[in-house]
Amino acid sequence: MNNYIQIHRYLQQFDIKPSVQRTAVMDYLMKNKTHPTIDEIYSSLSPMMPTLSKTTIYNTLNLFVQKGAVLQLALDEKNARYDADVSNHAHFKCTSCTKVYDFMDLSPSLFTKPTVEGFDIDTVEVSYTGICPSCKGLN
Amino acid sequence: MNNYIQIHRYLQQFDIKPSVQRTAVMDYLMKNKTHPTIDEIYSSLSPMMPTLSKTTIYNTLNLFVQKGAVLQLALDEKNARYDADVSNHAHFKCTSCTKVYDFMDLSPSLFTKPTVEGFDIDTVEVSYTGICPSCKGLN
DNA sequence: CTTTGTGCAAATTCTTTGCACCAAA
DNA sequence: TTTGGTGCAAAGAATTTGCACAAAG
Repeated sequence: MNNYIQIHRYLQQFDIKPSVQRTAVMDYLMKNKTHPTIDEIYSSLSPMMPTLSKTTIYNTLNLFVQKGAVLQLALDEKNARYDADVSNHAHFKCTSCTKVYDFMDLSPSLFTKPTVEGFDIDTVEVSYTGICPSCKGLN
Repeated sequence: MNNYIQIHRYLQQFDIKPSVQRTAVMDYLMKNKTHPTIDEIYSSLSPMMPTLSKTTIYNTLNLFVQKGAVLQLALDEKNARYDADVSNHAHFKCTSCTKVYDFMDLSPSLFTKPTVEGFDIDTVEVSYTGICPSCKGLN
C-alpha cells in the first residue's frame, strides 16, 4: 500500500491539485514502471473505480506531461506511453512482439544533454528497436 | 534531377521491387531530409501523379520500414515521420513550435548499439526536446 | 496466365472536444 | 457560490483493411 500523502506532496510540487483520480493515476505509474498506455491504465484502475472515464485518464496524463510530472514516450507509433521514472534509462522495443523493455545500466554519457548553440534541451530519450530474446527463440 | 536507375538499385538492395510509385517516394525522401509525414509526401507528389493514392504512400512506407530502407521516427505523437538518412544523427523537437531539427555532429558513441545479453538491436534513435533558438527569442 | 501493386471506400483505432453535472474551497 | 474536475457522447484525425482493377513479367 502506498502512502497517498506522499503522492499528494509530489503532485503539489508540480502545481497539480491532487484529486482522487489524479492520485490513483500517479500511484499506478509509480508502482507499474511498464510504460503503460492509456488503455492499460484505464483497464487496471477501472475495476476499483467503476465510474472512472477514459477521458479523465487522457485529461490527467495531458496535465501531468504539461506540468512535467511524467514523460510521454515516443516509443510507439500507435499508442502514447507514459513513464513516471525520470532516471537515466533507455527503451528497447521488439519489432516482432512490440513489447517494451528497459535498458537500465547503459553508460551515463548517453543521457548527457549535448551543448548545441542556441538550444535549451529539457529531455533526452534513447530508444532501440530489434528482436527480443523470447522472439529470437521462435525462429 | 535524380537518376532513377540509382534509386532502383538502392531499393533492390533491400529486396524491394521498384514500381513507379515506390521510386517516387524514395526519391522524395532522399531529396527532402525533413522527416516528412505521410501527408507531406502525398501532397508533394500528388500534383505530378494525379492518380496517386494515400493508401499507396502508407503501403510503400510500411514496406520500406519493414525492409529496413527507411526509419520510422516516433518524434511526433500525432503523425509518423520518415527518414531515409541512416547516418548518425539525433533529432530535437521544440516543445513550443513543434519544429524538428537535426543534430548532426554529436559523438558517434551515442549511436553505437549497446551489447545486451539476448537482444538483437537493429536501430538506435536519440531524441531531445526543449526550446529552439527562434522560440527563445520570443520570451 | 499468374503474380504483385495500386487505389477507392469503408472500417477501425486513438485522441480531443463540447457540455452538463459534481465536488471542493 | 464560484471555480475547477469529471465523464458521457460525439467529433475528428490517422491508419488499416477488403476488394476490384491494373500492371508487369
